[in-house]
Amino acid sequence: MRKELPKTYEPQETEGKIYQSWLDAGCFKAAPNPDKKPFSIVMPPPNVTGQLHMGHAMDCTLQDILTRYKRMQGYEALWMPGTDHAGIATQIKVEEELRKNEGLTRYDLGREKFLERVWDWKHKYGNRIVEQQRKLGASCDWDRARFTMDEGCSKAVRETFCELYDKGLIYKGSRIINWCPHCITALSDAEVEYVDKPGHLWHIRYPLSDGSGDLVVATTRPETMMGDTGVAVNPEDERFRHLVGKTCILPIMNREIPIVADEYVELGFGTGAVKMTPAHDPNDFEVGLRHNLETIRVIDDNGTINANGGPYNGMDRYECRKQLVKDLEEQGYLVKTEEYSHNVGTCYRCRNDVEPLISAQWFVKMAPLAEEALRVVNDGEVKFIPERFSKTYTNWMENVHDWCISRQLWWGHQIPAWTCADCGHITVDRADPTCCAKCGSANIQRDPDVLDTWFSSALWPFSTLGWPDKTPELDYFYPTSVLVTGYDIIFFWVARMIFSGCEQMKKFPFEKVLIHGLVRDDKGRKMSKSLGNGIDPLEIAGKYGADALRFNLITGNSPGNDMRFYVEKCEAMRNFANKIWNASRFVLMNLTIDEVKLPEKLELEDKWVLSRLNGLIREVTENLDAYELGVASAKVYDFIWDTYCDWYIELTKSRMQGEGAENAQNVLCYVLIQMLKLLHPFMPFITEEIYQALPHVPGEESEFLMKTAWPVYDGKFSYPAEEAAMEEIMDLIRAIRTRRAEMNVAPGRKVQLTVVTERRETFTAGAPFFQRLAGASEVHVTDAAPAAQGMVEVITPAARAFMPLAELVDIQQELERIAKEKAKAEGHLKGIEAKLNNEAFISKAPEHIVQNQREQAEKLRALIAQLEQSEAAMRG
RNA sequence: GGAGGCUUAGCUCAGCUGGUUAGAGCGCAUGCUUCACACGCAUGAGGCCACUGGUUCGAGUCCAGUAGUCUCCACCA
Repeated sequence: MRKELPKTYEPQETEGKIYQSWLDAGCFKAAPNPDKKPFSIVMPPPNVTGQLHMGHAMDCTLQDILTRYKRMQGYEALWMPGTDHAGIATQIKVEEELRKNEGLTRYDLGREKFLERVWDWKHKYGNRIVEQQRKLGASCDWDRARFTMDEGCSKAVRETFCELYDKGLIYKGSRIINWCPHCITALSDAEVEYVDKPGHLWHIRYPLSDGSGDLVVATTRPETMMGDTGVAVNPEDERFRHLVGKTCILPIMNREIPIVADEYVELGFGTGAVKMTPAHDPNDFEVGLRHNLETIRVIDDNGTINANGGPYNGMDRYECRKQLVKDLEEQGYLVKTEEYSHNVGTCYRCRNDVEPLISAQWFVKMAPLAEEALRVVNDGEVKFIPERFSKTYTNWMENVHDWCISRQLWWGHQIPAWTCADCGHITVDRADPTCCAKCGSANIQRDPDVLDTWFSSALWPFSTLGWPDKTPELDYFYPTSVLVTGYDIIFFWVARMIFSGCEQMKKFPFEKVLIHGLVRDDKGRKMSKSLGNGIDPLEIAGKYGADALRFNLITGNSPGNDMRFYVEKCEAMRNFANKIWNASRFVLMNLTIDEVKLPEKLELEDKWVLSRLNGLIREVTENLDAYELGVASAKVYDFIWDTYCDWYIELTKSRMQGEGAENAQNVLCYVLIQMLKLLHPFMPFITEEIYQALPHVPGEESEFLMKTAWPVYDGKFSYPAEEAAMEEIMDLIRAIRTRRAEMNVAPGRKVQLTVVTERRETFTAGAPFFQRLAGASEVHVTDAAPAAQGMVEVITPAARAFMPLAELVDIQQELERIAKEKAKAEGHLKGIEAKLNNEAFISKAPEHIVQNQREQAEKLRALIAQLEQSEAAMRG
């Protein structure tokens, strides 16, 4: 079982092998288990078109850490994986391929054939990202992997649609929606990104019908004016009051349109008169409803002007804008042109300008759903971490508009609604109908549109567990424990899962929402394809190891904050992995034991390290429970490198030969195993690899580290006195090292050491440490100071140490140094004494703080006393 | 217009419910082939914790304001 470890850790050699062994042993599987408490996470399903990027890697790592941690704590831990069909993204991808390879469009193939192609594509490439997640160590129950368009999810979508429709929460209506003329589909509000773009504000003269003058309107989108069916002014506006009720002539089109008064027009902005285009502007649409204005659509689905556009029929919308402005100018209608920067809505997929237009679409009525979705967050049933994101959520949910769910695509869940050609009734059903539910006519046609991709993602926490069927999984794992995702998809997904869960399951979908930030490049820019500044996580994992990548993405970050990605930091984390590797190598090289058992007789340094470990266990567990993963990992890092490697291993070296060797081995192994456990969620591969090479603790024998029990704080390992004693020894070692370095004593030069102290027992026990770690040859511990002549002296609160280095001693310099140290200590002491003499501090501060200050003062006084003795001795 | 973040060592960032002599990584300086590791060891330099005021026995931490910076939401033609 034990093996020789190479000198440098090679992640490439071990990660794949270890992962496969976990898979083979079924370590990731989870199933309802009445003897255990459930813990569940559903993975945000990545797009099947997706390539793993740093954001995924971080998201994945966070979830894996939580899952592995809980699994080790004895929970039945399910991490549910899956992928998303990603309507627009996937369809566009396949269409592009089709065009490039065969010169065909989807219409050439027809719906059915085209969908076959998409499925082919999905089967071929859709699992790529899953493979990539595995490389990072994701401990998902892959056998349960789901796809948003698989049979079960489709059933859930159909059920939800029908239920909501029956309740009147889904309706079809003609509204102003966001339309992408490039993707040729409707979009939801969340799918529109507003970008500040430079533009113009054109002032156009609309003559009054009675010839008594004209009105000047200002617009940024003149190409919609053929659809104008009115001009609005503010009812309070004195300048126009007399015109309300009259009509004016729409230039170019020579159509007579009414002048109406409406509060919507803001006083003091623009010209005070606004052209009304109800078919192409949401506000105008509302005004139109109030004043019975006609709705004339002039822009077609593909962004060209339609027959209602008169002379511009067939022109592209921006072509038309140019021509129209020219025409207006020539005909004397253009009053002026201003430079004007404004926010333009763009499609979040293709970045083209979105065209607001009136269209018949399906909507989810949000107001009734938002109510419960707000309540569960406001009442704290669903908690955001960090808490501030609940405000982002509630702000959005309070102002949410109805959700446009129909998309003019083919790839997706087709809407289960059939319209009767004879009576116009819409039949919505769980099973495909053959005739109209109202008039019985067989002349019915299915709505060609599909649902927004997020409609199916919204059901993910319960559709993946088997809903709408009543399954044991659903019963056991729902609601899930925590959802992990970036702040950028709170609206798209988190919000919609919450109201969907509340509505369909009558129970929120998760208790906690752990929000993380974006991974940016080293200059703080968003990683993006167009900038070409993306860093491939797999490349990094290949070079430095998945463990190093994971550790980099977690350590020293706080939830919700963006981070910058530095390759150098990966290197540092790789070095850390190597450090553990070599520490383990050291332990293994000296090993003569077959199983690990803590000895009866513990040495001072053993108690010190066990006590420190015990504290670490408590802290790390607390941090993980509070989702402070970055703090937790940093503490494990410090303990392993500093406490264990730099100190404990060095301390044990003096007894690695001879009598105490076996005891030392046992403690070394014991602490190492505990550390590996604590580190395992963060660095699963290397910890597993090392664990399998080590002897184990009897009774806790497990083939896999990932299946061992998470360490628990244990009071019997609390040794405060030994911790303090050991710290005193370490203090003196550090002080001697510093003096030697200052005085340029060659590292190889061993020097006699006399330690003068009241704690003779402690420092006698520490003698071998001074020899090994402080360059001491012989060590004498005494309570009587030797003659100071010819001695270099080192002073700590607990001891004075003398080294015969006569040639390096300059009395004058020594006196100065002592005076300086004394002044510093006195200054510090003065501050503490001021506190301790403050009545208010003594009476109001908690006891342990006061006690702590007293101890510090004591320590400083001791130090000052030592310094004074030394000074006196030196003066003769 | 509304909401929220950030400002701590040369750089990038931690610092939980107020109590440390304010930390880490990288970088920098000096010295070390010490029998686990140079992907290493030891030692060191480097901080009015943006500014102003308040609460408190006590503020990097809480509150208010100021400045700089970033983000999200809404959106006026």
